[in-house]
Formats: sequence, C-alpha cells, structure tokens
Amino acid sequence: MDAARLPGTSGPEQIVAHVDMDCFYAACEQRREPALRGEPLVVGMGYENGATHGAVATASYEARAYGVESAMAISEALERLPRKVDAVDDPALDVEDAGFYRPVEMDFYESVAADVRDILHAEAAVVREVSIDEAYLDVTEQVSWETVESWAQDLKDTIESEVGVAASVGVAPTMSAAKVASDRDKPDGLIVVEPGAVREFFDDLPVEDVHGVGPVTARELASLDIETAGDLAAADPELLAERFGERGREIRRYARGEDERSVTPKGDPKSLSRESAFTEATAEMEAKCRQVRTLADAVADRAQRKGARYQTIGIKVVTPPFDVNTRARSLPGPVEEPDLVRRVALDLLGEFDDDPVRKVGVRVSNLDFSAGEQANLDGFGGGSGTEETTDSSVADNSSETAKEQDEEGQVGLGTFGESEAAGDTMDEDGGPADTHISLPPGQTTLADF
DNA sequence: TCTGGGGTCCTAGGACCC
DNA sequence: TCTGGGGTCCTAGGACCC
Repeated sequence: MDAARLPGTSGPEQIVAHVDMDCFYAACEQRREPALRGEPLVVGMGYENGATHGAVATASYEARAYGVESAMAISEALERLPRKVDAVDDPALDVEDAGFYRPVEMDFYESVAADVRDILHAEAAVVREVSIDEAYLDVTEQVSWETVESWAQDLKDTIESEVGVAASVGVAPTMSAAKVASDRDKPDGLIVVEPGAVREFFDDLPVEDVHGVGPVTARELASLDIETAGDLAAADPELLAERFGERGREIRRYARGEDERSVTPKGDPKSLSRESAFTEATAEMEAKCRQVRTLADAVADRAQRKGARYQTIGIKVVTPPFDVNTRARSLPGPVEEPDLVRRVALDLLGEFDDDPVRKVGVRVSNLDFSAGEQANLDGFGGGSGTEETTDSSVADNSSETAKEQDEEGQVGLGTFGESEAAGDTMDEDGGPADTHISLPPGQTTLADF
C-alpha cells in the first residue's frame, strides 16, 4: 500500500494491464498451420470451406490490407480478397492478391486461450477475463510504475514462447485507459500510460475509441460537434445526461480518464444462449421448430454442465430485414429441465408462425448457481448421492407428467404467463398444477415465491 | 450493407403490492 | 375510498462489447 496518495484522487490507484491477443482466431490457425503465417487469412463464423455465407470473425493484418474487416459478410470479403484456391483456377484472378479462408473452430481456440489464461494467472494476482482473447490484470501489489514495462514485456514474451501467439498489452491506472492503450500499438504492442498522462493520452482519440461509445452514440455525438475524446471530456455533463441518460456521464468520465472500476474476477454468467442463422430466411414452421429444439437442447445442456438453474426462458427471432424480436417467460422458481426449455421456447415461437425468419436463438436467464456444486461433477456415483437421486427422479416425473398433460389438453405452457398475473390465486386454483412439477428439489412449495 | 454468435447493462412501461 | 407515492418484478427493446 502506498500512503502517499493525493486526497481527492478518484478511486484507489491501481496499476492495470489490459492484455489483448492479436487477431486471436487467425493466430491460432497460424499456430497449427505454420504455412499460413504472413499470409492474408480470414477466419469466418457460419462459414464452411468453399462456401460464401457467414461473416468475418477475424482477419490477419495481411487480409486487412485488402479491406477485409471484422463482422464483414464473407461474400463481401471474397470480393476484396478472393480465395487462393479459386485464384489458381481463374485466369481473371491474381494468385498474389488472394488469401486463405478457414471456418471458426471454437474448441481449438478455447484450448489455446486456456494456455494463455494459465500464464496470466501465474503472472498476476487478480485477473478478469473479458472474452476468449482479452483480460484485465491488476498488478498494483507486485510491480511499480518504474518496473511495469519490463514486467509487461516479460509477460508478452512468455505468451509468445510458450503458447505461440502474440499479445498486445496496455498499462494504465484505470481499466478504460489500459484498454485503449493495448489497442494503440497493435500488433505486438506495449504502451504504458502513467497516472499523470491519462487525460493527454485520450485527448486526440476519436470518440469511438472511448469504451461505451458505439456507432449510434458516435453519430449523435458528432451532431453535437463532439468528435474526439477531448471534446467529450470537455462537454457539458448535463447535456450529455439529457441526451444519453446515465451513460452520457459515464462516457464523459471515461474520456477524462476517470474510471472508478477496479479489476475483479468475473463472476457467474447472467444468461446463457445459443443462436444460429438460416442460410436464407425461411417461413417454414417445421424448419424453425427444428432449429429451436436443437438450440434449446444445447442451452439446457450448457446450463446443466455449468450447474445453473434458470428461471426465465426466452427466444430471439430475427426477421428481415434485420428486426430483432425477443420473447421471454419466467417461471415461479429456478429449474433445471431441458424439456421445459424446449417447450417454452417452442411455445414462444408460435407467435412468429408465418413470419419469415433469418435467425433464431434460445436463452435462459435469471440464473441460480446455488445448487451447483454437485451438478458440476456430473456424476451419480458421488458421495452425496441422495441429493442427486432425488434430483433425477424429480426430473423424470416432471417430464412424464408434462407429456401427459400436453396430450390431455394443453394445460401446460400458457399458464406460466398467466400465473404471474394471477398472483397468489395460483395456489388455490390448482389450475397450473403443472407448475409444481418444475420446482427444483429444494423447493417444496410455491409459497416461497 | 444484407452480418455470426456470445454476452452485458440500461430504460421504459405495465402489473402488482403496500 | 379514486387518490398519492414508493417499490419490485417482469417483458421488450436498444446499445454496446468482443
């Protein structure tokens, strides 16, 4: 602890490092296929070899030189950068100006990321993972501003030599400044912004570089003649609050280098979801249902492996041109029931019966991890077997009961929504008796809710 | 422009409770 | 009793991030 802090300084002073892997998916591909190093390389999501659908997840710097950008449609990327294999056969194309395309292979990237993570945790006391290729480290206790640069260089070297991928690192007294710093010198960058230099560091940056400013906000800021972070820092906070709500004040604070957040490890997720797009929009209910069933099962499976019970089940339906619709339904209490995820998701999908749909998703939220410990082991042979036996028998009963009721007369699904409106009457009614079946083993009565 | 998939947080309105 | 206010939960949508 350093006692020599100026009074009034915002927040506890930290030394934050932001580690950002360079073109991570592409770097992973290049690691296992060294011939791809130094080549224009595009990794596509929803892309299959030889196909034209999907979007760019990551492009190597060599591919970016051709104008290929993240999130761009593969079809457009192909216009700017043809496939090498196609160029060989096509006299109209120049093999020199062509590149390589690979589909995303998430499991592999996860395994590489896990190796990087191990290094980060070995090198820093506090680590917050933001995504597969990005993390904040709090190194306040282990380095000083004098030594942090060589520490960061060592970290980069270790990742490079042990995992074989490159990282850029930004160091600053706040998370938002560290984040911007890691981005300024990519690839293979290292920038240290010392406490006194944060405001100056932000000054000339375009406003989009400020964390929390996306395209929509940037456009609206531009209409107010706010184009750089410096402009934003100097803007009237009341005006910003009026236009953007609390977020307005927040982005202004970030632009001023003021950021009270401290680096904390990531907690449990708030929601789990899976979605997937159709190759082209379809109105066929059969296709939509099949997709939703698959996604529902995948989500339920993931929730189970993470030991998460869920109280809310929802869907997302994207209709042309790009309208995002969400529907959700909450249950009286958290459950772990794959069958219910399916049925609720399908029921919600019913509203979009005749609509053409380009993409569907299933989500569970309102998660509860309190009963998760045994579930993580995922086995029935463990010492605490009684709990698990109860667990599975309840689940079995419930799906049977649910099926019966479905056949008898559709008591099931709609009643959840109504049961909320009905409030306490639900208990006396006995109507939505099937809600009882979906209660977790720990919960014996609806009165708890 | 016709874009993938995984998330987070905020806001606004409605229903309901006290 | 029709009048005020506060609080919570739920749903839907929007913006943003990687």
